Amino acid sequence: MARLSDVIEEFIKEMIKETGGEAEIQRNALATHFKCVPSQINYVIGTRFTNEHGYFVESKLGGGGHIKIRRIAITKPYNNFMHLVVSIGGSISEQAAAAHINNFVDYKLISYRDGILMKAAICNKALASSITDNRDSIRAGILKNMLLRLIVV
Amino acid sequence: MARLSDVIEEFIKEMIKETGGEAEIQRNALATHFKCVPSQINYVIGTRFTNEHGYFVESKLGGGGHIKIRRIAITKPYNNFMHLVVSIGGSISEQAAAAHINNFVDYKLISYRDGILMKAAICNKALASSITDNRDSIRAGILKNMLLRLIVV
DNA sequence: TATATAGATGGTCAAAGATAGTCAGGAGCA
DNA sequence: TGCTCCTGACTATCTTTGACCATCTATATA
Repeated sequence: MARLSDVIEEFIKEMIKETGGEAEIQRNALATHFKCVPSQINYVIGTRFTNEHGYFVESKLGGGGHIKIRRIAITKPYNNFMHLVVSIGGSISEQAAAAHINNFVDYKLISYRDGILMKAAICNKALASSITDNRDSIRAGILKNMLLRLIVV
Repeated sequence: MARLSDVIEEFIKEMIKETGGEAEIQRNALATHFKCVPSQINYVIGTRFTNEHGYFVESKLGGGGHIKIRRIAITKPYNNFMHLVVSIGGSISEQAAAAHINNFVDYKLISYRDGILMKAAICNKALASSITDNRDSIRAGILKNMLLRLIVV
C-alpha cells in the first residue's frame, strides 16, 4: 500500500512533466482531491520538493492563491550552484559567502555585476538590523534564493 | 480561478498603453462592467497603481467625476536610486520593494536579470529565518545596500 | 443672485471570505 | 523505539464586499 504522500508526490511530478517544468497547484483543491488535510500538501512539498531535491517553490496567499513548483536546471556549469546550495546548510558567514560569490565570478558562472549585487545583499551592513545570532542563517537564505532563482527552468 | 483584481489591473494597463500613458476611468461604470462593487476599483488602484508601482492617480468627485491614472516618467537613474534609498526609511514590505524593482526594470535603470536577483534577495521566502517583526527592516537594509552599491559602480 | 437641496460620483475602512504557512503532537510502521 | 506520515489548531496574507462619508454639479427656490 503506497503512502498517500508518495501518491501526491507522483501526481505533482507528473504535472511538472506534462507542463514542461512547472506545476501550479491549489492547496485546498489538491487536498480535497486526495481526501487529506491541506497541510499534508505542505508536508509533501517540504519533504520531496526541496531545493536539495532540485525544485524551486513559490506561492501566493489570499483569495485566488496558489503554489508553483518548478524544476531547477542542473545542467553543466550550474550544478556548482546546487552543490553550494546543498553545502551551505542553514547558515553561512559573510566571508564564506563572499568567497563563494567571488569564485563564481572568477569562473564566469555569474557576471561581475551579479557578484556585486549578491555581495551587497548578503554583507553584514545590509543585514545590520537583523539579530546577530540570526544573521548567518538569514544570509544563507538570501544566498540560496538568489542562486536558485538564476537556475530555475 | 483568476483573481478579478488581476483582470481589472490588466484592463487598466491596456487602457494606459492604448491611450499612450493615461487612463481615465469612471469608477461605477468600470465596477458595473466587471460586476463588482465600486470599492474594488479602489482596491486595485491601491494595491497595483501606487507611486511605488510608478503610477500617479488623480480623481474628481461629484457629478461627472472620474479617476485618472498616469504612468510616471523617470529619467535620471542615480537620482532615483538615491531618492528611493532616502525614502525607504527603516522598513519596507515585500510588495513595495518588488514594485520599486519592477519599476526600475521597466524604465531600464537596471536589467531584467538585476531585477530577478534583487527580488530574490528581498522576498519573504529568502528572509524566512528572520523574525517576522523584523523582516521589513532587514529587507530595507538589503534593498538600500544593493541600490547604493549600483550607484558606486 | 444667493442659497438650499437632490443626485451623482468617488473615498475610506473594517468585516468577511479565501487561500497558504507553521508547528506541535498523535498515528502507524519497520 | 525511532522514524516517517498525517492531522488540526492557529497564523499570515490577499481579495471581495458593503456601510458610511466627502465632494461636486445641477436645479429649484427665495
